[in-house]
Amino acid sequence: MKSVTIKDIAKVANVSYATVSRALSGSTEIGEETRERILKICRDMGYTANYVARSMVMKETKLLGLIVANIDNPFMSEMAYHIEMRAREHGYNLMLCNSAHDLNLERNVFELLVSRQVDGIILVPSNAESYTNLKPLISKVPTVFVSENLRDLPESYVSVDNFRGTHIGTEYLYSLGHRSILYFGQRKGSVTHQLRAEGYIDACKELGIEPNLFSSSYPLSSVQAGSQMAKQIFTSPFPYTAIFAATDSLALGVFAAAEEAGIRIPEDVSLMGFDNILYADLPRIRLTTIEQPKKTMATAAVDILLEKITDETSGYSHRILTPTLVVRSSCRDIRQG
Amino acid sequence: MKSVTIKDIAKVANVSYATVSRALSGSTEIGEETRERILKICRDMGYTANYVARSMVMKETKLLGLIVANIDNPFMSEMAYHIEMRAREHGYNLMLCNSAHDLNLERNVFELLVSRQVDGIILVPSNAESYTNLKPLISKVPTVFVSENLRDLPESYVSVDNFRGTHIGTEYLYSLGHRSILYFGQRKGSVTHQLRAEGYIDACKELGIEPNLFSSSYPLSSVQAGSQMAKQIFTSPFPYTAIFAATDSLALGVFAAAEEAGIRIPEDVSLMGFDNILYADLPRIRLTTIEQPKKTMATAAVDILLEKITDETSGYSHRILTPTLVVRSSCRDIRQG
DNA sequence: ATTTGCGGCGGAAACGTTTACACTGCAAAA
DNA sequence: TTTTGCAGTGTAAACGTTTCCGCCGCAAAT
Repeated sequence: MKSVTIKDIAKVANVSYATVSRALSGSTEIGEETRERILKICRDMGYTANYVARSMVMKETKLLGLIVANIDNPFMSEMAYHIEMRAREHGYNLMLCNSAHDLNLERNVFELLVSRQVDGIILVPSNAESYTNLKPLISKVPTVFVSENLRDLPESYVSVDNFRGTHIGTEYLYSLGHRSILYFGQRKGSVTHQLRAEGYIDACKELGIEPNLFSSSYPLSSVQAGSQMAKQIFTSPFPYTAIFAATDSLALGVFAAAEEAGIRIPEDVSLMGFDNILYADLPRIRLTTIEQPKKTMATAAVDILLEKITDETSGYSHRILTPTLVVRSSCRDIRQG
Repeated sequence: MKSVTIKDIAKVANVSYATVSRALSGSTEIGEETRERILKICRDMGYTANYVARSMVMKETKLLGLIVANIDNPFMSEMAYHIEMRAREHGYNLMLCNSAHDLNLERNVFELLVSRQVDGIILVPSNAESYTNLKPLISKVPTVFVSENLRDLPESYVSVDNFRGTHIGTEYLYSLGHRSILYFGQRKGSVTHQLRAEGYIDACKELGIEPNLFSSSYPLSSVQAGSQMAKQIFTSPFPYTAIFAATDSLALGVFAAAEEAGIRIPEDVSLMGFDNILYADLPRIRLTTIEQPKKTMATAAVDILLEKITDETSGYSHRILTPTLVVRSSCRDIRQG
């Protein structure tokens, strides 16, 4: 398992190991013939560079940390895919950590990552408290938050214009003839959810219809939470023609409850989601929803992070992307004629 | 950004930095009072250990590489979740790489990971050629393959008993009264798919019914592939009462095609999948399928890998896990009475 | 009183790189 | 001819650890 090092190469090539290093790094101050000769020897001996040693002296690891609640969440995994691809384009690798929605674990893995000397960290917050939870740590390493709006906190983040998203969504529902739209939200604390709720309310006001918020006792925006809320609605005849779920996961829960209650979507109620996770486009689901531009968010996140890493003076950036409506078939046009 | 090192601590504590190292590593050959004193100073000065430096001297990084085709695939991301959690339990972190179904990229990231000095690599093969593609490299670092059966190749892998899985599945279909079961498979090359097809055929023989294989021209086992196959079937009246899809993704494609063709599942045809990906349990999908025990596979993979790492003489292991039937509602009982 | 043993600690090497600095020769400029 | 310059190469320090080895002093054994 003993691997061949620069010194071994140097010995064989009869040069100092500084010269070998220069040959490998593409330095100009080396003779063309010696470079060729050394590179050939490297190939012949099966030399592979040791990144750890390089990191040691360069004081950079070309490693980025990615902390997500759980990678098997479709939103997280889609983000992770694009983040990893983008990072690697720039010569960085990714260390993946799940925080499992546990604030202590989140802190632990964050500390672990700084011990690992990662050059920067991308964090998809476990929940609303993540920022305060990590505040003492984020000074130790460049960090960018993804998807959670930190409002005007002095930290970099990229998120979607949540207010605008629900605004667009309820406008669309309105355009389809819906006048009584129920909103399934999330318990307070998350400014993302706060903003989504506000966008919905604002749109209702503008359109002259009555906003109607509903929220669950579940801490997370899960299928179960959506199901729970929907069940309460579905027990008795209800005066709503549409439900706007604050996330696709909640919408999935509505689907489930509707299935049980024998309520048809979109024939009996229209349903709109938010996020456009992979699940939303599945056959039989075909959820009309508001898309978070995940690929753009991902690349923006690594670009911002890389800038913070290379330029100490770069301060912080807030990047808020525009959501778009993606129409599928969970919303019905109920206008007369 | 200059962080405090062991030497800084040593200076303050008036000891050699060897002593500081001993205090931190829990060595016994150090006085209890000095240890306490040093640890206190570390806390006060905000010392964080440098894993890179440690890796350098210890000749181990406590890093595992994970190569998947694409992490946003639900099967991959579920595996990744459990792999990361298990690895971290044992003090290892994970470097994540997507190979994007590209053999060249797969080789590149593999080489990258050995450059990074990872202690081992877990590989969820991009496709059937992965093994031969990486053969020259896998001698450089302990590697275990996941989910792809390598038959009796001298490399460690963990997979599911694919033959048994389809066997169980067709038996179940038979028990529901189905006598004409169509199998949607995958183009050749993958021994996993080979074994699944064989299990189906064998079960048919045993049960005295006619096996009927169908496969698509798509290289990957995708929703599109399933859709394509199903469309061909659905154009004309067909004599099958059930379709057994070799993967849940293919089954999803069948759902899509059925939707378009106005064919109801399970009323008109029963549908069975394989893998039990997260999608399968979604409302409106509720796919009856064969479960790959993903968490068990994940933990087994890292356990085997860790053994290979710590014990050079451990050889290789083949771990084949038992699949189980998970009944949901895509298969109908068509027996009389 | 002398030896032996050992707990506690310091010194220094080692891990595999990169790079600042010094040095050598040789060609061009004086 | 002497100086200057520069391309090409070697030397050595540095990055932050761990650990082997040795030293010191004190207690127990002889």
